[in-house]
Amino acid sequence: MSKSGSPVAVADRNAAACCAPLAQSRIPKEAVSGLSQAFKALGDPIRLQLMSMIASADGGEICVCDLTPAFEISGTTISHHLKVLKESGLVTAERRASWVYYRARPDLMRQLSALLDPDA
Amino acid sequence: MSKSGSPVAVADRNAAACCAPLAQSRIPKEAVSGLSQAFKALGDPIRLQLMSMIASADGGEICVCDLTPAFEISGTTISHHLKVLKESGLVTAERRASWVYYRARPDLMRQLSALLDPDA
DNA sequence: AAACGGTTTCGACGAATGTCGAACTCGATC
DNA sequence: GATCGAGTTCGACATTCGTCGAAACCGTTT
Repeated sequence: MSKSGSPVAVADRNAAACCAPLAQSRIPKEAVSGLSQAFKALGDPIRLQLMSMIASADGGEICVCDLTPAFEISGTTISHHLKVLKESGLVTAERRASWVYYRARPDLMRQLSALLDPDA
Repeated sequence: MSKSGSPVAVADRNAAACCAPLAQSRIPKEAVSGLSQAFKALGDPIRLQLMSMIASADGGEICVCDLTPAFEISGTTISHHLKVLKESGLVTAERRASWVYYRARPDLMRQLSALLDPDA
């Protein structure tokens, strides 16, 4: 675990602070990969709705058991989409008893928001 | 052109005003498709860099001839990516003389930014 | 400890995506 | 009006992605 590579998870790298608004200056080359990964995660209709449900959930978290029945696709596919969101750094997951709860990561959301703000 | 369907282009639909911040309430079902399309457009490293160059360009616009040499991929692929950005509503294109100039659409950028703002 | 319910992982499949070269379009210039 | 240069469209191809069912995992309950 002392290798020169990245011991931190992709999600953590993505959550790192970064970047002036798009309208002001070009994105640093090193930040492109992580940021585009986050946008890609939001670039699917199901995942965008999942993110919406998670971010607006009462108490800041929501159970997978409340997410799954809101869609007409299989539970395995929901699980797959949640994994994509998690790996992009947009959400975290915590298991409590039999259930898994997801939370939004406001830090990365704030970054993406600031990046796109044309009035900044 | 009087059919009940949508006479307006996809890009125009996407540019329509919409949606409270994610952290406040769920995205209306009708808005999901257009919004996820915009995020998907930003979800590719090349396109995110293109968007960055366009949005931060001096005078608010930039020529394709200035975009292409910044990448190591073919001109046809750049053209394809610009088309995706245009169809998502994030940019507009205008031909003047031999050259084509791209501009960012601040209205849609502002929408996406507001949607992701966790502090709104 | 056996059985159960919620969730994730695995393996597979068709559809969508990123890339390229060749051919085409549109203005400008000779 | 023939040619040239900038940019787009067209086919084609390999890769990635979204989806599913089956199997595995992990707490809980009996």
